[in-house]
Amino acid sequence: MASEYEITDISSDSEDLTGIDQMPDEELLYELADLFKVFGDTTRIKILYALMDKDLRVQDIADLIGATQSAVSHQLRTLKQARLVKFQREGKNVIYSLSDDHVHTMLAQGMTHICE
Amino acid sequence: MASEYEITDISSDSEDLTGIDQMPDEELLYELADLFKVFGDTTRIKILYALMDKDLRVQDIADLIGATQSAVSHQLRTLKQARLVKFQREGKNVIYSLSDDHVHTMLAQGMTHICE
DNA sequence: TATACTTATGAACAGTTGTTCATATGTATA
DNA sequence: TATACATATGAACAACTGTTCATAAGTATA
Repeated sequence: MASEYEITDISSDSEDLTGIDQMPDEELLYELADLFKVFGDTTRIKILYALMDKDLRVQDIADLIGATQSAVSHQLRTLKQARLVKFQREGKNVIYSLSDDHVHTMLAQGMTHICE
Repeated sequence: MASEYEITDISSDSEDLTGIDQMPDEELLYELADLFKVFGDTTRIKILYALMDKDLRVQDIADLIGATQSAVSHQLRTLKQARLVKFQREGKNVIYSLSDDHVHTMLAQGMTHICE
């Protein structure tokens, strides 16, 4: 935590800026941004919220959130790739569900920030 | 939590889908998506990580993450609007810092998901 | 005030993203 | 096998996003 700032010598151009070793791998940061990107779309957020209540078929999700089957299917693909949802075939239907409790936690954390 | 799926009558098209009352306000979901969108860019993620270590001037951030002053300034604007960073003028410089511990928590949660 | 330094901003452009439409794939049943 | 139902996918298009470039705005000092 560094909430107050010291006047000292920050404007010196010979500042060493050694905080750089705190920075995670470039690769990891890309993955992190990509994960957040997945949460950064209303349709996908709605899908995740719908699945928090119960597992659902694709068409049911579409009906619930008011989107086309195609749009939902495309977005489920993205959510699958990010390992946020999993699925299971049941006859003609494909049932989607949340991957794990991480999704709940992420969404809750985001909500907290917004609502505080 | 609903990790197993019952065969019963999910395929019935008269399913009531009452889970809909679980869904937060449309408006709130937009805000949530917008928040995640802010985390969904590598440059902004790098800026946040840089600021986790210590408060920094704009140009220092730019040097640390290898971006232009302009790009950083533009992105800081976005971060400000999302209330993820705050700033303080010190003479010619503007010192940026993280708004609160929420940022740490969000990033940590994301990292956990990726690395698990 | 003139100059140098630091940050912010607008316009333009390229790259990305999400939706729609059409259609393919997969499954169950008559 | 033919039909109907459910889901997935590719192409095209519009909208959005992040960077760059040029420059404006703010501040300190000679």
